Amino acid sequence: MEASSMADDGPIAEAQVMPPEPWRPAAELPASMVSGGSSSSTSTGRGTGVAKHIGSKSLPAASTWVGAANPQHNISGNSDTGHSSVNHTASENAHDAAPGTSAAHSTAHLYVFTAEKGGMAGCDKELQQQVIYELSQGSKHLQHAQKQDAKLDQRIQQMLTTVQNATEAQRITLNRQGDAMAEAAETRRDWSRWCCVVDMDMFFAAVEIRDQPCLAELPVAVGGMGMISTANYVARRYGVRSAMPGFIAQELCRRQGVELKFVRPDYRKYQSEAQVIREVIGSFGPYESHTSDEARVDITDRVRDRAAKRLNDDSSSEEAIREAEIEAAASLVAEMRAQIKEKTRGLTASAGIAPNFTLAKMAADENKPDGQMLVPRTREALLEWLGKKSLRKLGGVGKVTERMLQSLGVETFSDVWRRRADVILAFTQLRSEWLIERSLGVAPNNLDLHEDDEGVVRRKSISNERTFRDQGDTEALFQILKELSKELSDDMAKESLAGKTVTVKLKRNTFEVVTRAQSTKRWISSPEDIYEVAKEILAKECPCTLRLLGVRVSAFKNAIDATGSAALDAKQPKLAKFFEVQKGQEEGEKANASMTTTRSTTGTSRSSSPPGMPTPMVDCDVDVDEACDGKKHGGDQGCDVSDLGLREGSGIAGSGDRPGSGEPDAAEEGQAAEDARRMAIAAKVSPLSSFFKNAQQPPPPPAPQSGTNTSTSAEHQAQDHWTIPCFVIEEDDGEEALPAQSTNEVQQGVAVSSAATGSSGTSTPTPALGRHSVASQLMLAATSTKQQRPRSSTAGVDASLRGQTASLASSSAAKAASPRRRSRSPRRKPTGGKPRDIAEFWRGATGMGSTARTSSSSSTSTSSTSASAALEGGDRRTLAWYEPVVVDLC
DNA sequence: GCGGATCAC
DNA sequence: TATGGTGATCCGC
Ligand SMILES: Nc1ccn([C@H]2C[C@H](O)[C@@H](COP(=O)(O)OP(=O)(O)OP(=O)(O)O)O2)c(=O)n1
Ligand SMILES: [Mg+2]
Repeated sequence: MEASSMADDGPIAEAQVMPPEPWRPAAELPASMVSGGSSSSTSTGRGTGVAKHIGSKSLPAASTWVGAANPQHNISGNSDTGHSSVNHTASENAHDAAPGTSAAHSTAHLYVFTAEKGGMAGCDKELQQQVIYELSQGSKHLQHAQKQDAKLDQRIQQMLTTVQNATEAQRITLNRQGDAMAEAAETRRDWSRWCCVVDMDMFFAAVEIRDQPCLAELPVAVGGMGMISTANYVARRYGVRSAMPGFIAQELCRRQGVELKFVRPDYRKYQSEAQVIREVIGSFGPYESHTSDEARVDITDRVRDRAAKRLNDDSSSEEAIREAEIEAAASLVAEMRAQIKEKTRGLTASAGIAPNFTLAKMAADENKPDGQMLVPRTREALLEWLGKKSLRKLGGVGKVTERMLQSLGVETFSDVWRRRADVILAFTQLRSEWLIERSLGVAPNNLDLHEDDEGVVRRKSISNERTFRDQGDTEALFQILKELSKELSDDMAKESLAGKTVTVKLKRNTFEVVTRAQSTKRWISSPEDIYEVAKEILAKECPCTLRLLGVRVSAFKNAIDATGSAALDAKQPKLAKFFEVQKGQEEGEKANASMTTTRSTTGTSRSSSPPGMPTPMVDCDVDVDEACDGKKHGGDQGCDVSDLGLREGSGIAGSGDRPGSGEPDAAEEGQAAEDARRMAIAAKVSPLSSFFKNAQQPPPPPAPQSGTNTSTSAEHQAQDHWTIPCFVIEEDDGEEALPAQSTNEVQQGVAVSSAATGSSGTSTPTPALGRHSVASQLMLAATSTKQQRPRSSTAGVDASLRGQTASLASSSAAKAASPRRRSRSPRRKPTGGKPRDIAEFWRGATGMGSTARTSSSSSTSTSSTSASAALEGGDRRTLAWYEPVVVDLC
């Protein structure tokens, strides 16, 4: 709570540092940042920025009234909803949820479904809280949720402490760093593409209702008493949400005088509908579909064609062209949705059109039931629209991240830049950069279309887990484990998978989740081999009473390289064999890819998802039947690394300089020199480079991370320059620690990461919050500057909390490439069991579109490192210092 | 490489 | 009575 107060009027004199000013009217910004066209140099288009919603069911009209003057280019299918736009008191959550109902209020926030992206507008929150409270009272689940929540609170408190300890001088530097990040993001802004995200409305429920029309007007939930997958809009009015336990939803409805109808899910049905939908979408351009109810399509070509025909004039002004393209895009998408509805016999879809997929996804949710929206095509209008939105709407920002940001006083997109210093202090560098970039509306605009590489494994893991009634009998548990292993092996066989790592997941009756992994030297795939390893793992945990068991296999043979290159084994069997032998001699494994790795790629983009988040994998083609769908969207990404540049120079004086444009030359050169120097230092310092398996990936260093604790001596008065030390972490005994990471840990000072790696395709994850944020690094650096060089800093706390989830996807490219393979493997089998169906369902979707388009951006390289400094954690390592970098503050 | 955490659908 | 399943990334060891 106090954090916010402190954040409120930041101690920092924002006036002093005012570089980019991302949220300032376009007119005051360099043209390069404003204009749209990729090639154009342009003017600040004025009326073109209007958001275009196409609303309404009247399809024909849509393309018609897309008049330039008419801001209504968007379609809104839902008539009643007062909609967000009107009153932005959006931040209605947290705050207004006054503790009206005493105790009840203290439990609702523990659940995901109460903090959904969609929000609970229009619902009786009090009642919902009351019901949740009453029905959860005394349950093991609630106890666990509260425990987790306490941990989160502690984590946030610690974060706030760190933020509060920052000095003004440090904040000035941090703001500058944030400005640099924003500048880098502007560099990647690209208006050349027309990205579209199509998302079916209440998908599962829509399919069920279509097949059972009598349910249309009733509150319907797909799922069971235990868990609900989704609900129709009628039920949502009563507060029913995805991931909500069925019995709670039922009670919720009952108390409001209605009866909730439950429908069991039929995954195969949804799967086949998804195929129909993909076919329609595929006719509008290359696409990628990670989940059965959502797809990303690049309609650029179609948009340009249509716009050109309408203009029918070679010399149209840029503004006229843009306007024509806007109309073309809106009408095309309206047609696409109409076709989907027709082919699926009534299922409606919502869509978003934007210069990148992240924004398109948000736009798709904007006019949700049966509507669409086109986000403004000028920077100014775009930011005006985006700035007011809650960050929770950004894919990758979930319940936890939202809370952390909230505690910093950051709730909307525009808040990010305003409080960039706090953001950088609280999150890791990767995450901070991601956040800042997204807050400006910049994100990847390319699809990850892949050829249907035969024999190359794209997925990183495959698993099978099941929840059951509390079971404390060891024999029974082993029996379950055996079944899971067998089923998993069968699933693996379908894709010819073999892996080296087996992970057992277990959830105790207290809901506490634990995972234990063990790697083998050989690739394994048989039920016996998997079970043998799993059994050994579970044995160490017994006796115990569990409610869930799961088995996962990863570190696959023929896994695709992080950079996208196919695995050696698959492409060059003989050579692979040779290495296999060599390898065998030295050590067990060195598995491949699995780790992290940043995938650099081309361009601009980075991932659309936040670091740490899911990235879809594009997988395969439809035909093979396999393909999984995963979840999240993705983008691509590459995490990239940061560049370290200390580019402070220009900015400081601040004056009129602004962002983006800056003089590239000088800056760039200096940067290059800087990088080179750092590289040299890094090389010298970290001899060992392979501790972790992927230690030595040539290109970009992996992600940065840990650090030392910041003992920070809070004080430190302003000064005219900063001396930022470069260091390498060492173990207590003087030995170099974690070689692989050492490289990354070589510190730099104010780093701005630059570019990035973008990758081609899929999405990327979001970094989690960091405990070891850039801030800490900076603080550490600052502290040491004072000469004290903490020889060893201990740190503090512990706990870490982070994680993520994701999924797979499918795209369109392959289809064209490899026509027929479909027949070769029969689409899924008839099985009908229950739980297993889900696995089949998720693994099965996918589709790709047509030709692959390589994204156009150029990629930057990046080198960098970032630093470290742990805020917490009992890190007992110490630092070795190298020549410091001096930054003039002016 | 391991384990916990977060997110998405 | 009763709170899912699959997959991925990040971070810090
Ligand atoms: N926690 C979740 C979330 C979703 N789903 C399933 C059911 C949904 O129908 C489908 C698509 O998810 P969406 O988030 O797109 O939700 P809906 O399509 O149901 O509704 P909306 O109209 O908001 O898109 O995925 C699920 O099983 N479990
Ligand atoms: Mg949907």
